[in-house]
Amino acid sequence: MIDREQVAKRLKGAGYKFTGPRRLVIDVFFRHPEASLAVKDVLAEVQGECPHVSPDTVYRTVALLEKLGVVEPLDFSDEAKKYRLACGTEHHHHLVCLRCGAVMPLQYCPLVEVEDGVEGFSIVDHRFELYGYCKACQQTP
Amino acid sequence: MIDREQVAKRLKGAGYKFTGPRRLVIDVFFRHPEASLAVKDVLAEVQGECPHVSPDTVYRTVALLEKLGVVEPLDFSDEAKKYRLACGTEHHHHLVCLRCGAVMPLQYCPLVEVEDGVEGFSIVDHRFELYGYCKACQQTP
DNA sequence: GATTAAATAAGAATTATTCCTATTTACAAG
DNA sequence: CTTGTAAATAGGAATAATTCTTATTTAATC
Ligand SMILES: [Mn+2]
Ligand SMILES: [Mn+2]
Ligand SMILES: [Zn+2]
Ligand SMILES: [Zn+2]
Repeated sequence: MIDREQVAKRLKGAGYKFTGPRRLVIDVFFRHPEASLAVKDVLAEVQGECPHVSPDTVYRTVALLEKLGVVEPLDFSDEAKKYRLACGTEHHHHLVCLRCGAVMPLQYCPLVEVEDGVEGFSIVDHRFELYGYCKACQQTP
Repeated sequence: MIDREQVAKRLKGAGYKFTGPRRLVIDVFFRHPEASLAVKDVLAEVQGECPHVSPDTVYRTVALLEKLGVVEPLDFSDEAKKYRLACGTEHHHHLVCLRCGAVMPLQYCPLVEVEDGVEGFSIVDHRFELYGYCKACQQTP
C-alpha cells in the first residue's frame, strides 16, 4: 500500500505544492486506511486540528488526490460521494460493509462475461459493487 | 411493458389516491419510455402543463412510484439521481448510453460468478451497470 | 352532497458543493 | 537568506438538489 512519502512525491512530481492543508487531508485518509469517508468527515477531522481550513480547500484537495490516484471514489447511491485510500493500481471492484463501512477490494471483474452479449453497444465504463456484512460485523450482534 | 391503467390500479390497490399531479408525473415517464430522467426534468415537463405543481410533490410522487416498482432508480455517479419506467419485474441490470441517455435492460447478472469468491462476506445487495454508446449514437457523428 | 384522511402548494430550511476574490504561502531563483 | 511569482487558501456568498412545515385543497367514501 502507498505511504505518505510517496503521496508527497507524487504531488510534487506532478507540479503541485505540498501545503499544510493538503498534508492534513492526506493524514486523515492514512488514519482510516480501509474506511469510506465523505468529504464532510474529512473536513471535520481536519478542522479538529486546524479550524480555519475551508470546505472548499478540502473539496479541492480530495479531488486532486483522486486525480493522482491516491484515493478512490466509491459510489453509494443516495448519500454524498465517499472516498477511500486507493487499495491498488490494477482494476478492481469492492465489497462494502453496510454496518461498519469497511471497503475491501475484489479482484474479480465481470466485464469479460458480458462483452459478447451486448451486440452493437460499445462499452466504455462499468460499475460493479457488492454490499453486505463483513465477517466481523456478522459475528457481533 | 406496464401501461398507464395498471399504474393507476397499482396506486389505488395500495391505498393511494390517484391525483392530478400524480397523473402528470406518470405521463412524463410514459412519454419517454426508455429515457433516464432526473426529478428536475420530470418537474419541468409537469410544470409545462401545470405550473403550480410543487417540486416537493414531484419528489414524493417519484419516490412513491419507485416504491411501487413503476419506475427504477438508475445510479449515475456524479449527477442527480435518475429514474426510468421500469423495464421488467425480473432482476436485471442496465446498459446506459452516455450520449442519448437511453437505458436498456441487460439480463445477465454476475452475482453467481462471485458468490464463492468472497468467503466470510455475506452479500445482501449488488450493483452492476455498463456505460457506453448505443448503436444509433455510434453511427451519428 | 357531506366527511375525512391524504395530498398538495408555497416557501423556508438543509445539505452538499462550487464560485469569487482578496490575501497568503510554497518554492525556486538569485 | 531574501525576494518574486504563480499557486493555493480563507471566508463568505452562491447554487443546486432535496426535505420540511403548515395551512389549504381534494379524492375517495358514505
Ligand atoms: Mn479499491
Ligand atoms: Mn430496468
Ligand atoms: Zn471491472
Ligand atoms: Zn444482479
